[in-house]
Amino acid sequence: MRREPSILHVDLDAMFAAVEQRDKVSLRGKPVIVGGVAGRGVVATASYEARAYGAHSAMPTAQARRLCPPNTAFLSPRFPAYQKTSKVVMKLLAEVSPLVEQVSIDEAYIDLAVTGHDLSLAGITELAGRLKAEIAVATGGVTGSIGAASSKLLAKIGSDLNKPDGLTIVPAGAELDILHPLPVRRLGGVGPATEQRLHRAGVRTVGQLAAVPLDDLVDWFGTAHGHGLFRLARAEDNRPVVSEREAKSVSAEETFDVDLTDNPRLNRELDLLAARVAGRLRRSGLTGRTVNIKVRHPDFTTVTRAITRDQPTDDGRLIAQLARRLLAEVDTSGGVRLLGVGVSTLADFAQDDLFTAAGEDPPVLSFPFPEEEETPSGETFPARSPNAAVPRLAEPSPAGAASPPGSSPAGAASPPRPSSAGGASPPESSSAGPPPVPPSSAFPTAGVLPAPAVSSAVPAPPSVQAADPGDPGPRASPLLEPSVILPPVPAVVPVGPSAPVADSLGASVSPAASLGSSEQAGHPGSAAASAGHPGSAAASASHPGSAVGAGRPPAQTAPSPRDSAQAAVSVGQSVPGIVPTWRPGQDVRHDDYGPGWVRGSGVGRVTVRFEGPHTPPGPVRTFFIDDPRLQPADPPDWLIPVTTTPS
DNA sequence: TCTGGGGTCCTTGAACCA
DNA sequence: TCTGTGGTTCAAGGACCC
Repeated sequence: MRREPSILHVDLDAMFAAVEQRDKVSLRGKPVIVGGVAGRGVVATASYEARAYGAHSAMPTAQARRLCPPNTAFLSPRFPAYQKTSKVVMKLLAEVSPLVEQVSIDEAYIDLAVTGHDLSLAGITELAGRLKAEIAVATGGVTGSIGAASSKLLAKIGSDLNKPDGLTIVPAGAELDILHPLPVRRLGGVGPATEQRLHRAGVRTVGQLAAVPLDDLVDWFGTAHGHGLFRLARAEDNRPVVSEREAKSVSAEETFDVDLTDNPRLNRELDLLAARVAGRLRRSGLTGRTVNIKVRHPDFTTVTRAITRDQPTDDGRLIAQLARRLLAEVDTSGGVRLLGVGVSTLADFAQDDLFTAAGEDPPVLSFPFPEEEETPSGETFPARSPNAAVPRLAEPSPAGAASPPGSSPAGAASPPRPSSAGGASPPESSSAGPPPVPPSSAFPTAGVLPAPAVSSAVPAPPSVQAADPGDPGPRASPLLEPSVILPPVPAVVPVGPSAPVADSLGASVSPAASLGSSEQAGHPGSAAASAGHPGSAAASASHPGSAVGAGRPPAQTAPSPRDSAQAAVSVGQSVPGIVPTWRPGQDVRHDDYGPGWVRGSGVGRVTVRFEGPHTPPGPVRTFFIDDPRLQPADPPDWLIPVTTTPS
């Protein structure tokens, strides 16, 4: 235990929501929810205005929608903007001390003991107060709360005591006075399960916990956790501030809006996840020996499987191959809600895989493996060839277009997999002989299909763009995917220039005069924003006919070609000539109106508010989603104020 | 229509080896 | 050669954090 409160814990207040309110001036003072806006999304951050209605982190978004008023903004996260803000803050912290431990994007410990700062109460108060002010200025108004104490435990508790924009200094010697009245849940490492167990024993406060014998705690929680709780309850925390931590694993996972049951689709998802993991491994210069998969069933039970190789790898194909093998061991007949792929037992180098190279471990992937690509958000997704998805929509052969296995309606059985002797086991589990190459119609994956017959410049005519009614389509990926899931849109949508468009605030917006031309093909910028982002097609898929609008082609029975294509885009496929979905909150730029952000989209339109961090609340305009003048943009720069003419 | 995504750490049991 | 023991590694699941 230190003799001075020389550890600072800095925690930015509701950071995601605060950045949104900074960059979107019209949202200041209003409830803002950032997180997954899709059906199965959860709240990542709720602004303090939203918290007043009971919304909080980790709450299902659907529940938050029920709690919050209609003017609440539900926005998808903009990680680049948060990272930019975080960097600014971390740079400030690094000027305070060379020993800074960044815990997350919005949180860090600072060790003042290695600096020459005055560690008296007055000195730390002055330092922390100045730091708070600098953070607020440098971030354009995002505030941080600071706790200072003799340990990480108390510093973190301190920063939490007076949120938002608070400063709490726990003088050395006063730790137990602060700690013991608090509920046990405030201790790091006490989650719902531990809290419940303690409550059953009548232990509700940290003070009561401190009275529990060590033997009992070990009995209840095991050696490590029991000893940990015993020490923390006595404010014994000697964990050092460490500036660098090595990653132990890299993983990617995906929760689907609709539980998946068909094996080809599951394997395809596995390949995409493996490619994402491999891309991140390579960018980090890491390799790993253990490949893990995670499968969550509809009843939320989760199973994991892992396999450890002798040699580390960062090869997406190999990771996918092993992941497929592991998945074959899991019973997925009841459906899969979530699928994950991870690599652990990391090393910072890779050796050639001699076995694979020698053909002793034949690759099971029977189609070209997707390459990774970088997205504007910095996330890596498997790249699709611009044409890759087209055959799925415009299969030249009527038979092929009619019913790929993934499209079998209502859980109809997939066609038998070639060379799958047992029927139930996919061929991936076989290790004998060359890998089977299924006919294209059996694997509606990008790479396995024949070269598309549709030009990338000219969208296929509607008659050839086969619908894919059985495609589970929409997927929830609330934190990463640019899906647009709007507040409920009426099934029957008024059309015409004045048709209302649901926006991220849950309000209706009257489209302005600047509706784009339906003849325009999609622009590359917006297509890039959606490529690889398996957003949700709920807006279109759930509302057949919703693409009908002013200046649009005649009404079509569901699913329209555009719906089908949009569904393809929404599951991460880049379709030439088809415009992607727009995420609520997304930064955009319009050729005529300048920078703005997406308030919402649906029924073939996107509504944008044109404003920035330094403008007054701006006008709202609605465009067709494929308006070529509208493009995704970088986060606005909050540091450069717009010069205004003095009145 | 409750329950995301990316992590870390711990515990337990089985397998393997000396 | 067989058996017991202890250490290590791996696999699986759970809890927790932001």
